[in-house]
Amino acid sequence: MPKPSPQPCDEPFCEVRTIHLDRVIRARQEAISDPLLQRLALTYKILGDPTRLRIVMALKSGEMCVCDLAAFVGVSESAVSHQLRHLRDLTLVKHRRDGQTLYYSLDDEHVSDLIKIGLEHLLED
Amino acid sequence: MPKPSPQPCDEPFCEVRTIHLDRVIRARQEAISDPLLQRLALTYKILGDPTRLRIVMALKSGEMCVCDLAAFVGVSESAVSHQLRHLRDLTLVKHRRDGQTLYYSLDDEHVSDLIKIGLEHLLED
DNA sequence: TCTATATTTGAGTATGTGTTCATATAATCA
DNA sequence: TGATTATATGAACACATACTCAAATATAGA
Repeated sequence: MPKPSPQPCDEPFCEVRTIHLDRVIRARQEAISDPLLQRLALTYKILGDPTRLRIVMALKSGEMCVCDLAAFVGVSESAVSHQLRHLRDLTLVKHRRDGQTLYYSLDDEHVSDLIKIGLEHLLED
Repeated sequence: MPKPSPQPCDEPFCEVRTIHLDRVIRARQEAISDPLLQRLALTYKILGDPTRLRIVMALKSGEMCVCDLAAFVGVSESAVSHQLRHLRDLTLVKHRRDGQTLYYSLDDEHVSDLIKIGLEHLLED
């Protein structure tokens, strides 16, 4: 009998021992959908890279173009561009074009809030 | 002349082109310290794994032991234990012992807040 | 159209990471 | 003490990922 695959199980016992079945059931009832959880995890993962987080922190003080971000973060413009694509995919940043230059900025205030709460957590220990 | 290493630079021009030096300087002034940024990124990275995020979501509904979490998440108890160590290292969860059983719970309300804001960001698009 | 500038993209590579499996530790009970 | 239960830990492996480099778009100006 193989171990359960790494997915949230919906069988009552899931073929593993369970001390407090009631707690497992309650957690299961309050759980969000799997696609939503996947997307939420992806959001944190994208913010979890120092280079990308520096980019986001920089954009908190206003819009910037790619070469400005590269100068601020200290990596190549190519590397910044690669990371901006991830941030765009998760709609954490948006951009506007002015001539040849693309100006990036934070997509909405939730992103700033996310940073704020994260910092509060770190500073209150 | 080699490219700058992937660190935030504090030279005025950083050996890369810069269109808006004023913006780079302003972002630099408002930047948090590097160790703090590293730790903040680590916090998001830890929440950025689906297994760990499921564990955190489960603990929002109350404390649980390792085997309960394994049953809920759908992975081995060893895998849960490995991930709990990461969550402990970042003081995102705490635990109390009752006999042979360890009961894990969220460390403080900031963790829940972080999840709440993240979900809001996803649901308002 | 030709050149220059700003940014993006794809391949390649080196490093990081989540799981499994086996083993170790810690606590309880006979 | 010895056996059992609950959890932790270390090594190994398969997979993911962030950077570099080279090449491709896209826009502006001559």
